[in-house]
Amino acid sequence: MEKARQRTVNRRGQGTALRQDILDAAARLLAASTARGSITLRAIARETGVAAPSIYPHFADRDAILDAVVGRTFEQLREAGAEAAASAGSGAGQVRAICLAYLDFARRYPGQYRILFERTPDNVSGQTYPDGIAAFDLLVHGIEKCVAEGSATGADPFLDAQTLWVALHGLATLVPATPAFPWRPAEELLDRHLAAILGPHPARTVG
Amino acid sequence: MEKARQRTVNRRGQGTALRQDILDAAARLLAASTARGSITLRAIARETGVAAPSIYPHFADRDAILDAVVGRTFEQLREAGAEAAASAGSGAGQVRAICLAYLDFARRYPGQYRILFERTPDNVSGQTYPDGIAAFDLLVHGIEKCVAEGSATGADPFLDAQTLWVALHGLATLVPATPAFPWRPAEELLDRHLAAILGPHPARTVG
DNA sequence: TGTACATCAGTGAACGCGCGTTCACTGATGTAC
DNA sequence: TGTACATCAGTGAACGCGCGTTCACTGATGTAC
Repeated sequence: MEKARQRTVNRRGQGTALRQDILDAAARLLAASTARGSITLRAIARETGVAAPSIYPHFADRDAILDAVVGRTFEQLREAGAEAAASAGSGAGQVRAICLAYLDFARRYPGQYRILFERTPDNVSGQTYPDGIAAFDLLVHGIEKCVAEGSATGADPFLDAQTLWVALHGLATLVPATPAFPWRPAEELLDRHLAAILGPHPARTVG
Repeated sequence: MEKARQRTVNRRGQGTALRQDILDAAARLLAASTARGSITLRAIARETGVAAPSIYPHFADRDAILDAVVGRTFEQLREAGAEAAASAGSGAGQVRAICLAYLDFARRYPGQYRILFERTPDNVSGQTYPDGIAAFDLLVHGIEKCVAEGSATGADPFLDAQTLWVALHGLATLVPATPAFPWRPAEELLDRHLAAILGPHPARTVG
């Protein structure tokens, strides 16, 4: 029996504080999760340091917790990409920085990254595409910048960005899933994909 | 309560027939599975038309069933790739045919494809890489053939094949996971990746 | 300043469920004599 | 050919477990007067 976390009851009016604690706990569990089914409502409650029914004033059901975590994670992924892009100079440097940030995020938070694409948000079907995938726009803009600078030939940045995203997702998921396979370094594979889109000169020295 | 399948008891000496029935049932469940947790031992037994304990003479535990399904699926994937390659002429045509067969397999059997990379087979760590990933060798050989024919410049077919596999896996998993996203046709994205490896002329008209 | 009361955060016990696994068994099928 | 018996495929009932969710509740905190 694992020791429950210590937690003091919130002051009146601080009800929403528990909501954040719950999301933090779920994120902690995801970060530690090798096992797949471990993100149960009861496990989240335990990790939060609270009785299971205490979840319900804050989330309608178990699924609502995971939806919230997914939303938050997409947001964090976008932020990571935006920061990376901001600290790089040229378009090619930005694109490469975004890609590295993406891979780094997936490597550091494999559990969080995994659930991003596990649950299909049906409620989102009305939009062009989910807000959460706004990180994708960073790629498009970076590639457009390359085109403007003449460092990319691409006539279709949207297609280029899709091509790149597919490769990133493949790298982020296939490589850790096949630990016995003699993979080349992720960076080397990434540069192959970047070269395919931005031209034959990898952006290593840029940015 | 779902109606159990009809099944007649096997003759003596036909004990292994049930083993196959169990694997078939598991595959059927995977094919129909949108829900993730549905591949339980009891569900497999129900689908097989047999009482749950009847599984145990044939498989040590639930995990052993899934391991067997994974092994079988890798085998099928390899066969699909080999057939596709056999019916294509040039090296470039073969590589493209293998890729299309891969994507087709993932599209037709999403449940089976998914579990291929969900469970990390620790018992396999001794090998260079799992037998199951022998399908990968088809790609390597196809690319080597391209090089021999002069239709590819690649100095490193093994790296090229890795790059391609990453893209294939990305296509196979990311696209169906984001149904609201305005994806270009998978074939168009595939040809972008192929062009990056085999040169600027997509192999569409070849083989 | 004191006190009755409303409000709010969070709880403990209980529910029905399906799970993986075990156990002693049943009943049909083949075999020895 | 007949019959007793061993073997084998598969079963039914039961176990303990953790799950998601509900319900009536408790006890501390703030508020009205």
